[in-house]
Parts: sequence; structure tokens; C-alpha cells
Amino acid sequence: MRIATYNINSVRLRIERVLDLLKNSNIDVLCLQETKAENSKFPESRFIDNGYEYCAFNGEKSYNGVAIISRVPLTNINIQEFVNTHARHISTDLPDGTSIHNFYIPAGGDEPDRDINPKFAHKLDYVDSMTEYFKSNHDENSKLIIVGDFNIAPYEHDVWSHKQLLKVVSHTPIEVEKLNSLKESINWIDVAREYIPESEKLYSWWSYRNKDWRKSNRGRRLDHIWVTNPLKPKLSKFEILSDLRNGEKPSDHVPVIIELQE
DNA sequence: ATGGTTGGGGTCCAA
Repeated sequence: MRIATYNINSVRLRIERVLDLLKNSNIDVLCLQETKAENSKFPESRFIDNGYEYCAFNGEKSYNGVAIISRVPLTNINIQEFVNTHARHISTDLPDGTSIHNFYIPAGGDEPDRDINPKFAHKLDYVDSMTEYFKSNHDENSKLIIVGDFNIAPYEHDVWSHKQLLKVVSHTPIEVEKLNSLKESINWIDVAREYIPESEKLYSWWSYRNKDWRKSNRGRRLDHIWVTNPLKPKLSKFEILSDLRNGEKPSDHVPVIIELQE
């Protein structure tokens, strides 16, 4: 079973790119963020026509939006609201009973101060609300996967310069602390760092504002896949498709993939 | 210290 997460920054603009990913990387379940399409405009038929019969989506006009695209049946599709009504979450069960939660955590604006920046306050409250949700509704012995654009790069080597980003939203100590509490809620395992040591630079996002993303390589690891302990022995592969930052009209994020043995 | 780019929808907001 191959599961991917990808912040696509408009599913309609990049539908061909997404279909290529599904085909070329043999994906079973794809979780998208920033679809930027209300549900009536979600290109569901394009996925169905390409062998992905099961689509669950939660969108809104212009902003946010998440979706799960699958070639295996999805059951118990559920949408939770955290803090407000933004379309930032969707979850489903897979045939083997594993539940998967797909999140688009708020970016948080520019100023890392909750008293003067409501977007930053929203981000911190959002992560707190996720922590409460998992603590009260789930436990570490269930088969659970959480994926998405978390908009937080927790470790020193999850950003290109720890020192220069300490006061930049996505890598501030308060955000990292909130993310750590979420991680501890039901003892989540950060799959990326099971495969690639914390001492190694690892990114999933590069800003559009750098002329040559590869040359400047000012990246951040904002996209995550975490699993609970019962799934740990089933993990068989981890990939970040950095090459997809290239080509015509790329997203600023790249796909992150895990493989689980059946 | 500043500005750099992109997408959606509509002449600006969010990332």
C-alpha cells in the first residue's frame, strides 16, 4: 500500500501533474491539500476515469481545501472542524481498518506573535485543537495515519538555516512545542526521520521566490506523514519526490510517500 | 532591511 501527501496549490491548475504522479509512482491513496476548489468544481471525474474510483473532498472557494483520492474503497469519510469552518481536514478508513487523517494546518501569517497576528493565534489554537481531538478520540494502539501540510518544520535540519529561521513562522519554538505536544498525544512516529537521520537536511517545500530552487536550496520540511506504533513494523519505504519541484508550473511543495506492507 | 513569486477571483488576499 503506497500512500502519498501532496500540497498541490490548486487541483484544477495541476490536475495533469497529479494524474502523472498517481500513475508514475504507483500510488494507492493520495492526500491533497490546498485544492482551492469548492466541492462542485472538484475534478472528481478525471480521477475516476484514471482508475481512482474513490474520492473524498472537502473544499471551499479560493482557499484551503483537502481531498483523498484512492483506488481502494474508502469508508467512514469524515470532516472535523478545528477552531473554525475552514476546509482543512478530512479522514477515512482504509480496507484493512487503518484510519487516515489528512490536514492542512494554517500557515499562520508573517508575524510570529499571537497578540498582534490573528493568523498565528489561529495556527497555534488549531494544533492545540488537533492534540485534544486525538487525545480524546483515539489511542496509540489503533492503526492510524496522519498526513498533510503541517506548515511547521520541527527539527534543526528540517530548515535550511535553523538560526535564520528561529523567528520565521514555521520554525519558531512555540510552533515546534505545539507540534511536539501533538506528536506525543498518541505517541505518533515521524516516518521521515525513521528513514533519514535528524542530522541530515530534509525538505518538502521550496519558496516560489527563489530564482533557482535547487541552487539556493532554501527549503523546509513542512509536509509530514506520521503513523501509530502498530503500523511501524509494516513500514517498508519512504520517499520525497524532490524532482517534482521542477518542470512546468510546479507546486511549491513536493509529494511525500510511504509504503506499508499489507 | 527589503523584495522576491504564485493562485484564485475579481482589481486584493493568502501563501
